[in-house]
Amino acid sequence: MSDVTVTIYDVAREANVSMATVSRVVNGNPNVKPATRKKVMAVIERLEYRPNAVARGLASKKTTTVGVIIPDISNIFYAELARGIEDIATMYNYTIILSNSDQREEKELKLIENMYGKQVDGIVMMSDSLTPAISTALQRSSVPVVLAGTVDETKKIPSVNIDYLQAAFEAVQTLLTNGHKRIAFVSGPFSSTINRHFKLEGYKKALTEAGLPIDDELIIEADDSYESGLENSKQLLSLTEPPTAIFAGNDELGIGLIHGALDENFSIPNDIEIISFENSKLARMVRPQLSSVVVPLYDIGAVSMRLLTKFMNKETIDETTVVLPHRIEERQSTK
Amino acid sequence: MSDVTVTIYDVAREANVSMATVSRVVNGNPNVKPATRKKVMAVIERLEYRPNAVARGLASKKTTTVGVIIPDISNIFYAELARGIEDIATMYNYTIILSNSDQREEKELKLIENMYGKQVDGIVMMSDSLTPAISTALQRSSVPVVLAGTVDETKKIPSVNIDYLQAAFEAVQTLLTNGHKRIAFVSGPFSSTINRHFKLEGYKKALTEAGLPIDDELIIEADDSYESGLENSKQLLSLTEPPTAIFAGNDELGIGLIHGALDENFSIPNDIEIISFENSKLARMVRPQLSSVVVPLYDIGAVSMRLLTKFMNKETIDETTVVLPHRIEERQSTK
DNA sequence: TTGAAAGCGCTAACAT
DNA sequence: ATGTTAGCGCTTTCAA
Repeated sequence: MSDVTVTIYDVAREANVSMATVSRVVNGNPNVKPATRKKVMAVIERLEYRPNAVARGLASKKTTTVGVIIPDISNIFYAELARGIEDIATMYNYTIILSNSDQREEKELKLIENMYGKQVDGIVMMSDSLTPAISTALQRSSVPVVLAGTVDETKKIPSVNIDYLQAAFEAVQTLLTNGHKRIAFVSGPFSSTINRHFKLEGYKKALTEAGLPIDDELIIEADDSYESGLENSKQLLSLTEPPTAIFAGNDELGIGLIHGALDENFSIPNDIEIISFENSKLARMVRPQLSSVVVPLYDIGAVSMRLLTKFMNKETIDETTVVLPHRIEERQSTK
Repeated sequence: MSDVTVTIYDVAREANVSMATVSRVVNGNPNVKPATRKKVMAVIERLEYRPNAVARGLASKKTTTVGVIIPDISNIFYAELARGIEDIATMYNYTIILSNSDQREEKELKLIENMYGKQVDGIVMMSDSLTPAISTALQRSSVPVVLAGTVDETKKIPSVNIDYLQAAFEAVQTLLTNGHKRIAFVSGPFSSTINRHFKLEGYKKALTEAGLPIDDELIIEADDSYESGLENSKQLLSLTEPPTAIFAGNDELGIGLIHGALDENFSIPNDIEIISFENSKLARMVRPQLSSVVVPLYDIGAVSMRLLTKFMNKETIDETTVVLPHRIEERQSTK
């Protein structure tokens, strides 16, 4: 357990060069004679010298670290985003600081402050809804910020998303095309911007364009859980005039809805058609398999991080509000 | 976008005290006259001074940052562990650096090196199998390391786990108790220490103690996926002498097994009983619901991090190889 | 209770 | 191509 720290100075001394030269070698600066480089490398090897990133960060004012704020890493939706973020970060030699916010403004604020304190070079933020305070904090940031799968309605902060409204519209249209007149929307919390302002609006738009009325009885604000889908399924189907199709806000809800309908002896997709929004691997892990709007979670994360690297490199950026394509994957819960 | 960095020196000047005093105030050192503290605090507030953690890290040789190496954050099993780790880290004011290893030794080694470079105060490592090289690298570490849900058979590295062998033994015993004579084991990859040395051995032990033969035909090395469960289910059930019960290495496999059996018109649990190992929320999201060994993932993560904080504080530690309790949750896939 | 000053290990002008 | 030298912003003796 060798606990003596070998510094750049030790290497310089042993190699009979200056610290600057060692620094150049370590950082791949071309202005070093090959022979010198070789000599220095040998000493680095021998002494097992490893650069101290903290010292480097202090001197260079770059930490090659980015902060990632995520509502909940144990949520499959965000975990998938995080994976995309991390992969690209690694590719560009950035390290990630990851913190869960539990979607609490106070905690988000604290995390942002903390990350500034740690001198991150940039931040990727995920949140169901950006409060004014958070939005302000982010805009004041001295380092670039990118929102991943998170909407800033003012469009002042760079972000990567899909067109949720259009995607929801298409999902409901799919149901409409199959002849349904009573289509329910079981949503995650409306405290989420995407749920309230996009999925719900897309749903309404599709119905309206089809000349159908908006029936509040068919719009349900649930939480994001399987159990919630289960309960709401049973409740919806016990209505005097039950829906014949349901648009689910996410996969867990969708699966709950399926099982709930099955429990009540409805047949899917014959009696009830269901389409969800997410397309995590869960969609395939249920019988009948769940039709779903494909949200490219990994890609949203990856593209966000890529965009952030561009900002950190001060590259010129054409579009700061990126909209990725989506599609609908029809499986067995729709005809 | 105020980009002027306020330093401890600025605060000192404005407050007419020395940097040392400001440092004391910031770090809650009691040796400061209340009046002075108040004065300094006011200036900190006014200038919006935020300590630079990088400079602090360089000076104090502590970064209050811990490295977390995880095979894959988008895997629900590890995501749950990570959540436990992160929560406790936050509680003790540590920040987390998170990296995915994809279970590749070369990448694991690189990540370990990189984390040392970033001067982490400790490391939480997760891995399906600790290669000798990794084990060596970890034991040489100048900072404490704790393994979370990861077995070091030499017991030289502190770790937090459950008794996987005993848990597997009990799972198979449950099946045995229900009268089964032909019980299959569909496992995740045997490259994983836990699968090969504990779940498999527990399975064998239970059969052997019951006076039953070990039939290689009934031991299947699958991968960890749902699809794999699906395929292997069909294959097992088409055997001349098919099993009447299956022990699944994890929930995804278990669900695949259930659906595969259902597809072949077997009834569960009447024709086939299935019990899995993990008990993620997936176990409840399938019909029939999956009976499973409860692995306290969140707790394993949380306890690992707690243990690490003790090491980092140089507290005396009674037990470095922690074994958490497990239990079996019987649902509808067993009688 | 407070201050002065020496680093922590490295980068980045600036010289040579 | 290489060396010299000032910091980066903070903590931490050591004195007072």
